[in-house]
Amino acid sequence: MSRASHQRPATAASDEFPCRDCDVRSRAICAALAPHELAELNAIVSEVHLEPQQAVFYEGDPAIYAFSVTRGVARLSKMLPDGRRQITGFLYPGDFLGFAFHEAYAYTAEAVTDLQLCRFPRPKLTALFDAHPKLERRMLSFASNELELAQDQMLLLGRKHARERLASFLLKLSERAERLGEPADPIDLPMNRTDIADYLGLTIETVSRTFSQLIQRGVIRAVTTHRIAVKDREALLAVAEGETA
Amino acid sequence: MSRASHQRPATAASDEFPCRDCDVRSRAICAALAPHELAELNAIVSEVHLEPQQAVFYEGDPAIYAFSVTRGVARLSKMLPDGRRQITGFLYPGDFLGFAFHEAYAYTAEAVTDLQLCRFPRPKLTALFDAHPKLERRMLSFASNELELAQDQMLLLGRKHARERLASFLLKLSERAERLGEPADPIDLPMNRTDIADYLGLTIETVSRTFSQLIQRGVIRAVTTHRIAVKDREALLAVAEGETA
DNA sequence: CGTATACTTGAATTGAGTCAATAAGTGTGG
DNA sequence: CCACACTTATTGACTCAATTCAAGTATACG
Repeated sequence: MSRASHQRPATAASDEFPCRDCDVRSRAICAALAPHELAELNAIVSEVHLEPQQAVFYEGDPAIYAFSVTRGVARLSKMLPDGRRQITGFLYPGDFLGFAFHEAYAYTAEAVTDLQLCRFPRPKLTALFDAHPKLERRMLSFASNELELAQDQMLLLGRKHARERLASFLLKLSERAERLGEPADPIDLPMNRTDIADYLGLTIETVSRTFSQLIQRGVIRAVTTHRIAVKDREALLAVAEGETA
Repeated sequence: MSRASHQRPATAASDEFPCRDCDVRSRAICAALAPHELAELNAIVSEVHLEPQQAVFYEGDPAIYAFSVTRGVARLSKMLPDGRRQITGFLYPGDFLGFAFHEAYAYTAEAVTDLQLCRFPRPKLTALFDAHPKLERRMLSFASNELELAQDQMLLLGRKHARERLASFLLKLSERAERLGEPADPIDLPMNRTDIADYLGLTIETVSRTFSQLIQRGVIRAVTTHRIAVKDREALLAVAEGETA
């Protein structure tokens, strides 16, 4: 179990005209607006860049900003007083973070890889919602998608065995890559074993042993530690749903 | 672990003018509308009553309706092919169910107690959102609240010990009761041990033993099996956050 | 008031965790 | 490009919290 130390949050960078040639616009909240309305979004956005392990914000910080991921991968996590950590999600380009309708963030967000974000001051974003209900609808659809992911994850954490958890995780990453227009098969794992363990409610040792087991059974093959090839997708699916002993 | 059999879903009852003297209106999505706009909601709502264990809908059913709980308690759950079940939430009066922006429900919803629901055909509800963005905003705030609960639950399922899980559960029920204007102290447990186990990712035996342990340590007292008095709230809080061995 | 169901308790088992050692990457400067 | 230091991942041996299997005991209901 990790009891990690942290980097300090980073501050903003440029704020010129990022939306124009943003290549995740179609997937992000921004897609709710017509091209000519994008200027309004542009007016309130700043771009932020973070390096691996830097924090976007910490649980409990005043929730001044909301963010949209444009490049890289982020992780959301919560901690117990003694340092036990649970990662509640990994965010990819197009994902939104900072829904919370509270004064403070309910979780910590950190960069897993080099991370590029669009940053919106929440009061201004809320004002835009008033002008463009389409934006709010898109937010709602994002939130309910995340809710569904969260429910899947609760099933995983509450009821699945280690092998089932890891298989499910690999499949979700693979599907996610495909949705982002990347190859579904050699699965890229941008996060380290500690992050995987803290996401799956396991220890790094169990994650490692379980990888070895799946490799030994011929279900997957490790291209490198951070790149996994699926040798038998059917088997991986069966393992994920607990249809194998 | 439960491998429960199920009752069939129930159908609608009356549809006269339920909103007028609804005592959860202030807490439900309906509060987004001014009194004179309530008629529009009334026009599309039907009341549904279910008995304990009856299903509101099953995972995979076409998602035709959304619901608002007006009386009683419901449970949401997901199952693995071999019958392992995870309850992802308990819903109380004022809670909304059926966000999913998909064609099918992503989970099963069942009555824990006698259950009274307001039922909305989703297309008509969506049409109302167009007319009243306030409604959609309220939905978004409901969804992000649920998301926060889900994240807490992931921390619980992934990282907490049995004793910490049960203590957290009791505290949340207590806080929830208080928010609904009921006494926070003798905590009412409308669900049975199997439901608690499937919510906390444990077995009924572990739940039972853990209750006994908390009682024996003088943290709580069992008034009946379904009613728990808190003897030492500080201790219960400490246990919930893992600050006790 | 008896019977079914729900809950509790006990004993034995086990899957995942902990502790510990090794191996494989990653990066840096000579 | 290699040698060293450091971090990350794997593997092994042992432990333990929670599960499983198995009685028992309450509780609720017709």
